[in-house]
Formats: sequence, C-alpha cells, structure tokens
Amino acid sequence: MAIASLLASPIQQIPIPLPLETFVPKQARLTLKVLAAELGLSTCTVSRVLNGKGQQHRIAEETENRVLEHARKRGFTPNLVARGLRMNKTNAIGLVLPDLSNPFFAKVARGVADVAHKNKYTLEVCDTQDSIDLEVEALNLLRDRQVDGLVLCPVGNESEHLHYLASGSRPVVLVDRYFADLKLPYVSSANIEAAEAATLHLLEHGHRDIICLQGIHDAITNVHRLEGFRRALKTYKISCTKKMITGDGFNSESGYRATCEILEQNRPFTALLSLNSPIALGAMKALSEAGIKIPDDVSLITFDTIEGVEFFASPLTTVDQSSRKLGEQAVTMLFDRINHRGGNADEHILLPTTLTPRKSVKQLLN
Amino acid sequence: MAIASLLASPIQQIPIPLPLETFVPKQARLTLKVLAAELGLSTCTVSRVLNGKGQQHRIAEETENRVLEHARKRGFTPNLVARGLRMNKTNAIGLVLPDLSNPFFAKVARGVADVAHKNKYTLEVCDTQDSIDLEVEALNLLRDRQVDGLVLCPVGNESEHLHYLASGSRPVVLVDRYFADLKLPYVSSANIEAAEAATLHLLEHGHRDIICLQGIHDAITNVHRLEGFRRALKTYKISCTKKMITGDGFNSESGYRATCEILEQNRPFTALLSLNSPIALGAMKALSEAGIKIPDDVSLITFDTIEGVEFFASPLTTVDQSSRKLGEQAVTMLFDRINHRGGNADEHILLPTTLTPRKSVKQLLN
DNA sequence: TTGAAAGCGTTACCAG
DNA sequence: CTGGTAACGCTTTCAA
Repeated sequence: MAIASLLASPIQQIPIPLPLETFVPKQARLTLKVLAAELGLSTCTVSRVLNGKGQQHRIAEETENRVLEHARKRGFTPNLVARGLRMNKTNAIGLVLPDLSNPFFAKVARGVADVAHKNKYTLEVCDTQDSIDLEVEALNLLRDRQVDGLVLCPVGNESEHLHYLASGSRPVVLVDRYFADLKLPYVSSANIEAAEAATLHLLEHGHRDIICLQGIHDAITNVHRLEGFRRALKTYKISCTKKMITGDGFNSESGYRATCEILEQNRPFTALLSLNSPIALGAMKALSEAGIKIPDDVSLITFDTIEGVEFFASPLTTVDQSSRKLGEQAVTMLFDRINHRGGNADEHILLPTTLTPRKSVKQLLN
Repeated sequence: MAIASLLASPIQQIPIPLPLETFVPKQARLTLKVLAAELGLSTCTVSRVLNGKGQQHRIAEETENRVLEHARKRGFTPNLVARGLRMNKTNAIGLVLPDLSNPFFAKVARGVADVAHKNKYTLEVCDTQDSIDLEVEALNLLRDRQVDGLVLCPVGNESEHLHYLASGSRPVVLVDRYFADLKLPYVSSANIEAAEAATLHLLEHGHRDIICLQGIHDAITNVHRLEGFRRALKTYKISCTKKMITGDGFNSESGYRATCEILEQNRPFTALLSLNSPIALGAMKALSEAGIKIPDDVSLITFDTIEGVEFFASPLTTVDQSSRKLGEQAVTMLFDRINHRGGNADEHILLPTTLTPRKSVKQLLN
C-alpha cells in the first residue's frame, strides 16, 4: 500500500538508509598510517621523524617540521603495544612482592617506581599475598607479558621454582630476600651486622636473657639476623640455646603468639629482639595484655621502623633498613642489565642499616 | 708473510669462520607458528584449542589432545603483547596514585591489586609523587600503553587536565579524591559525616575551641571534611571562623608548620582535628617540642589510622576509612565498565567510616 | 573438522 | 632524502 502511493508520486524521494558505519564512520584510530596518508608521506618517514631519527636518515628539515606540526595538531600518540611487539621490548618491568600494604614493601615499591619512571619504564606490580603459588603465577604472567626485566622479593623458603630465572633471557634482580644457592643478583641489607649490633646494644645494657622473635625460619634475612644474634651472644660468651629463639612468621600474629607462649612458659627474659615491625607490634600486644611494661619489665628492639614510633609510650629502639633505597638500588641494577651495562649474577649488594636508640631498652644494673 | 707461508703448503686447510648465527642457531622463539608446524596443523587450529574454543569449532577430540599435550611438553606460553595488539585489549589496568609509600594509598593499591588479580588482569602502577605534571604524564603513558581502564587517585585541586577522560574510550574510576564537576564515577569515603562525627565527639567532650588542620584546600576530601566540621559546630551554635582552620597540605610538614604557627600566635584551642595521619604526626611533633601533652593540654582526633596507634603514649582517637575496600570497590566498578556490565558516570559510592575512641580526647568539665 | 590469509600498529631492511 | 615491504605473534573471518 505504502509502496503504491509512493509510486504514484514519482517526484517524492525515498531515503535509502545508509549502512550504519556510514553514519557513524568507524572513527579510524589515529595511526601512523593515516597520519602518513594525510601528509602524503610513507609511514616509515613519519615513524622516523617521530622517533627523532630525522637527522640520522637525512630527512628534509621541511618534511620533518611538517610531520611534527601535523602530528601535534592531530594529537597523535604511538601505540606502545604495537611498538613492543615489533621491537621485542616493552619498556615495562615487573615488580613482584609479598604485600603492598606492608609499609616496608610499600617503600621498596616506591623506590622502584621512582627509578623506573626516571628511566621511562612502566611498572607492572604483582602482590603475591605471601603465597608461593601466587608468586609462581605472577612470574609466569609477567613473562608472558614480555616485561624487559623483573624485581622480585620472593616469599617463603623454597627457591626451587626460581632457579629457571637464572638462565632466562630477561634479567631478574632480587630484593630483600634471596637465596644463597640461587644464581641471581640481589640487594638486601647487612642483616648479620644489623642483628649483631642490635643484640650488642642489649648486651651492653646489661641484658643476658634475650629472646629473639623470628620470622620465616629459612628466609635468608631471618637466617642472617639469627646469625648476627648468635655472634653477639658469643662475644659475651653466652651460648645460644633453642629456647632463645621463637616465632614462625614475619607478621604480627606470629609475634603475638610467640610472646604469649614464652610468657605462659615462664621463660626468663629481660629483652626481646624482634626481626621485623609487625612481629614487634604483635609482641607489644601480648605484653600489654599481660600487664608487662616496656622498658621497665622488658626491653625491646625491633627491625624496621614504624611511623610515629617516637610517640609510643615507650618509643622503640629500632634497626632501620633503607627500604626505599633497597628498591632504588635493585631496579638500578636491573637497568644495568637490561641496557647491557654489565652486571653479573654475583653482584650482591648489602646496604647498611642504622640503629636508632630510643626508650625501649632499659639499662640493667648488675 | 703469513699468507705466503699458507700458500706454500696447499694441503693445510684454512678454517673458514662460519657466521656466528650458524654456531648459535638463533633459537627460534616458541610461537604458535612453530608449534603448529611441529604438529602439522595450522596456527589457527592450535590457537583455537589453546583458547578453549575447541568445542565451539568442533575440532576433533584427538587433534585437541595432541595439541594440548604437545604445547605442554614444549612449554608453550602465548605472547600477551601480540594478543593485546590483535584483540585491542591488553588485560591490563592502570593505577595512578600520589604516593605509594603512604600507608593509606598502599592499602588502596593492595585492594586494587587483589581484585585485579582475581579478574586475571595485570596492574600498571604509576606514582605521581603528588605532582600534577607527573599525573598528566602517567595518564598519557598508560593511554599509550593501551590499558583497558584506569583507577585514578588525582592529586591537586585542578581537574582541567582530567575532563577529557570522561569522553575517552576507556573507562576511568576515581578513588578517594574526585571533582564535583568531573563526569566520572568515583568511590570515596563519607567524609562529611565522618568529620561531623569526629567534631561532635570533641564537642560532646566539652571542647569549644577546636582547630582543624586541613590538607589541600580544594581537594574534595578536604572540602567535605571541612563541611562536616562546620556542620557539627553549627549544631552547637558555634560559628566557624577562619582562625579555626589552618594548614595547606596532606603531609606532616604542613601539620607541623600549622601547629607551630597557632602555637606562636597563641590562638586559644583545646582540641585539634587533623584531616589525615601525616598531618597528625606533624602536629604531634610540634606539640611535643612545645612541651604540650595530649590529651592533658590538647585533645586530638585524626583521620586515618596509624600502625600501632594503640601503643602511643596517648593512643589517638581516629576516624578510619576502609582504605583497602576503597581500592577493591573502585576496581570492581572499573571492571563493570570494562565488561559492559553497565555503570554510568553518575555512580558515586561513599563508604562509611568508623570513629575509634582511644585516649587522645580529654573530657572537659565546664 | 580444518586451513589460508588478512590484519592489529609499529619499525627496519634494502632500494632507489 | 624517501618509500615499499616484510616482519613481530596472535586472532578471526571466510572458505573449503
């Protein structure tokens, strides 16, 4: 019917619906190709100019200016994924660490991020939540994403799953924790000396019954800190018994539990050495619940500082690592390798630590 | 000479050095193509099987198993950069925030990281170091890297450089700080109510001379917290004068300076409301230097908690945000958009906060 | 049930 | 001084 009436009036025009893409022209993404077309040049010329290789290829200054100007006007930006594929280089590095919400690691991350940025690199971060499975997963993911290198702070005490990294094609640098049998460069703190100094500090203040609250048993940082602990004791001719070491994790729960236990068991002690700050916080909780005062009843030194420790009822004496610097150093070493500025698997850097005496260590008279 | 002697003994064989790559065959990367060749199949078949589209394309079960088995044996892993280019989807999201080493943001980051991981996404993190220039740079970088979406915690009080994000093709969700005139979804805390509750807490304890230590003036979180402050005062029929608000940054320096100033000027006050924890720490430093005790001489409430506040000489009463949840919520909203599960620019979520009374607020008798 | 071939946006080799 | 063309490793039509 409608058609009939239309046919009856041949003058009337029937609008022919255009295919949708004609209405909404599929807004071609602004690529090198369209840029080149608009300029009447080839993509490679445009590419060269935009990458500052104009001189190198003796491109006419006028052409160069035209390209630059037009690219600016059109707001062209290169697709870094395409570039990454082509160049087999993504300009991204991976950072794998156990817990971003732990201030120590957060500061390491900040250090890594800053240096990465200075080197025009992007940072792909994976939080492994203290799980070795997630760590493996993260490592695989970042490999598949073709990152140019990796800063890794491994969790746990197994290095089995890491050995292949040593022979991999992309450089890896460990930070904080590492493994002696692993052929990878690392940067960490001088933990032996740090623990030794801390323990000596206690000993010099007359403490003889010291208990060390440790973290993960086989973690190298833990092993080293224990060694420093023993060394100091030895200097004072004290033999280090099993009873003087307790705890099983770098978290506050472990610190809390361990402290509760030694309290229940009535083990004699006048001082605690805590191997990181969450442990110390846990210990303090246990002590305060038991009505035990720091430093009057028990002295305490801990690794790693805590924001605002100076305002604690008993400001803690701490052994501070340069957390930020650890990150900076690690990623600097990584870039050395990425850019083939040397660096081998035996490059091991240990940053110095600082003992900051506050008010948590009592001078015993004896 | 050497040549002459060589010519003299024609029997002697002169080893012709092979080009290096003949010695070390350029170990072809294990790609779909070589995998397919090894199997005597086409790349697309292999691709389909490996992407679990075997059923969909009715690929013979036997073929499928052969592919799977062989891929496993050869340890094939896909190049995600290539896939990203092809699919125009990188499975990466960007996270832009002012300072990773600030525990609040670190926890937000942790929240984002966890949810991103659950969704099989990688996180590209940029620390803007509280600089608007770095923020712009980060935004551009992540755009060029073709991230599928962005969680942004903007710095500063200008939103000029962010408006274009609203009309961009990739979704963006703001977290913590946002701008009223910016058409972007956000998740933040119920700051007005939080500040109101905190101020009321002080008022109920008899405080009438309260000074608010603020952060960045025009930051929305700051504006809202001030509004809550004023609301509470109004309830008590107190007019809020300029003298009751001071400070100019969300950092400890600002808190320290501001507190020193009001002390020097002898402005009367019995309580401080600090708008974040670094500010509070700065204020405490100033107070302690002046020999002023909390809560005896001055009461203090601060936004955001501090690790171990409970062990402070005067454990601080705090207004706590669910920092981790902020991150989780933001990135959840982001994924809704990335996956086209709806979500519009007007989706604004404000998470509730908690007031935790400790010992830093004195009950005044009057 | 499988394959050929195009194409994502770059860069780089080799010509001219 | 500039351009054609072939990759990079993958996915996806379309065809068989």
